[in-house]
Amino acid sequence: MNEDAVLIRDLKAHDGREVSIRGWLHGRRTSGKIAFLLVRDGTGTVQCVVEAANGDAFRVASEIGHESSIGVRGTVRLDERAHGGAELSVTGLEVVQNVADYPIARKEHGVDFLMTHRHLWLRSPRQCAILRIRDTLIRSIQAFFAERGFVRIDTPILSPGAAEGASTLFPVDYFGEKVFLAQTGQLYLEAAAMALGRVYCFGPTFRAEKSKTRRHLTEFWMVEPEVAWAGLPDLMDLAEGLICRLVADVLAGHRADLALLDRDPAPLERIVAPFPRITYTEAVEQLRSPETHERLQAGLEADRQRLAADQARLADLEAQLAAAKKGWQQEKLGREIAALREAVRELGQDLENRPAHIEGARTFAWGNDLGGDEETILTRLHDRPILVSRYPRGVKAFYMKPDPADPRVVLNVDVLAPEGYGEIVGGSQREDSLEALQERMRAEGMDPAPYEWYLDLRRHGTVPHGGFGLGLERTVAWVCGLRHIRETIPFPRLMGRIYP
RNA sequence: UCCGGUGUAGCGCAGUGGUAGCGCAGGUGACUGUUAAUCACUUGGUCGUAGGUUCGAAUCCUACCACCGGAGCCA
Repeated sequence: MNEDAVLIRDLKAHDGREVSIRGWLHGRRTSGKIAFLLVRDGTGTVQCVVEAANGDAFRVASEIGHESSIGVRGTVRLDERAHGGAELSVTGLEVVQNVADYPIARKEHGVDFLMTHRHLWLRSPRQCAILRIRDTLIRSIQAFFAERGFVRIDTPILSPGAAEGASTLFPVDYFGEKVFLAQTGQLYLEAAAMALGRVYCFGPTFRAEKSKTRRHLTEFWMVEPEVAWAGLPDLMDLAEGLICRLVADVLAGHRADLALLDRDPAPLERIVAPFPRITYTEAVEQLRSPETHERLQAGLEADRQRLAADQARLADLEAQLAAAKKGWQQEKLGREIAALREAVRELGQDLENRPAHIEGARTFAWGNDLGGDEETILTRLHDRPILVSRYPRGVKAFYMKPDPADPRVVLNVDVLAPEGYGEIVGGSQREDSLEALQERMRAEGMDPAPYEWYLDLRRHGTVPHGGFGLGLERTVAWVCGLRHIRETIPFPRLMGRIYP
């Protein structure tokens, strides 16, 4: 194939010239005397027109299947009728490999099938859009911290013990010793923060929790800044600034990708500082307040009506299906019906549970951790991420610093994303007093021996400091408006799924 | 771990006790501007597995397996 191949996204600059492209066959339509090949190369998709007069190429064009790897030579022609604005009038066609049995069609597939074919599913436009946005988020994170003088620290993945309870970690045999895959870089990061001031780590992290939900992976990426001389308000500002930056960068560079994902950008455009900041205690008051109760009841009533409307629409679609003649119309309707059925079932289930949630909120007791239901209720009251701070000590980790103004709570902050995406950030100011930390570890029944190095940080120039972790995949899911986290990472690791 | 749901052609689904079906994909043919092209014909099945009930089971019962969703936990 020609060395001077042009990328499809650059084709418009070559109007009227003969060029070569390389790529994969993404779609094909043939007529008696003309064939249309849709070719993608990772930078774009272009329609290539092959006329019957072009004997060899036309014959080849009529034979190759989806995802065949091909080289195409042709003349670029700007054309209103073409999708990307440019077309290629084919003069030569070279088949690197003809594929007859590509398993993924340009249509709906089931989750299990797609997950088993994840290595091929990645080629679909939707998955490519998600991966591009993920890449932008990663770059944006690195730029944000670099601009603020943070030094990136790579913390170890093999870890001698657990930071917060060994039951949720993956054990690994390390020359006969039992060690674990890291679930956070935080403790090591604290050491680095005492060396460099502002640091962050960004890498994979592992949780062996047996969670089978749309929000959980067993292997996911987390960015964790850790800042010396920082108090809780500094951390909240940092998290808020980071999230605004991430959303702004995606909006600036990925309008087309968001459109391809059917992601309404309007909710993202509202993501500007300042975010609402409430304490846990205020959150509990909000949950229990009569105003919230009324709002939730009104929401329940509205959703009940929505359910009735959906059910009516479902019946209407089923009538249309019975009347539909064309096969693909039937299929399209069938798919719409299936989606609507699932939505109706989900909403129905939700509505069944809702009165219990509402009652749970009204009677929520101070001291309990906020669960998914409570988070959902709180985020529904706002259209921006909310920062919830100062949780009860009992539900948080040993290294979090108690609030001097109210020792029942710690100086932590969780950021809850809107639109039901839940917790994307968790962090805290750390306990910087040696005695207080030792006392807390005693109270939790922890053996201090493996943590001596960590305690050393409080013996040799301790300072107020803190940090947080932001989950990359949950952020991708929120920004892209995805229902499930499994599409946010190239090869998701889920409980009970490790292939491919 | 607990609760709920689903397993029928390569894929998406219908079929609730009486001959295994539809659409898409694949194949053959027609068609010079298609955008999920259209039209005609056509290949393709151990109905998740094992047992049971029945004259007869995709359909009913039991167990198991796989997958999905939710809870707990969390990012």
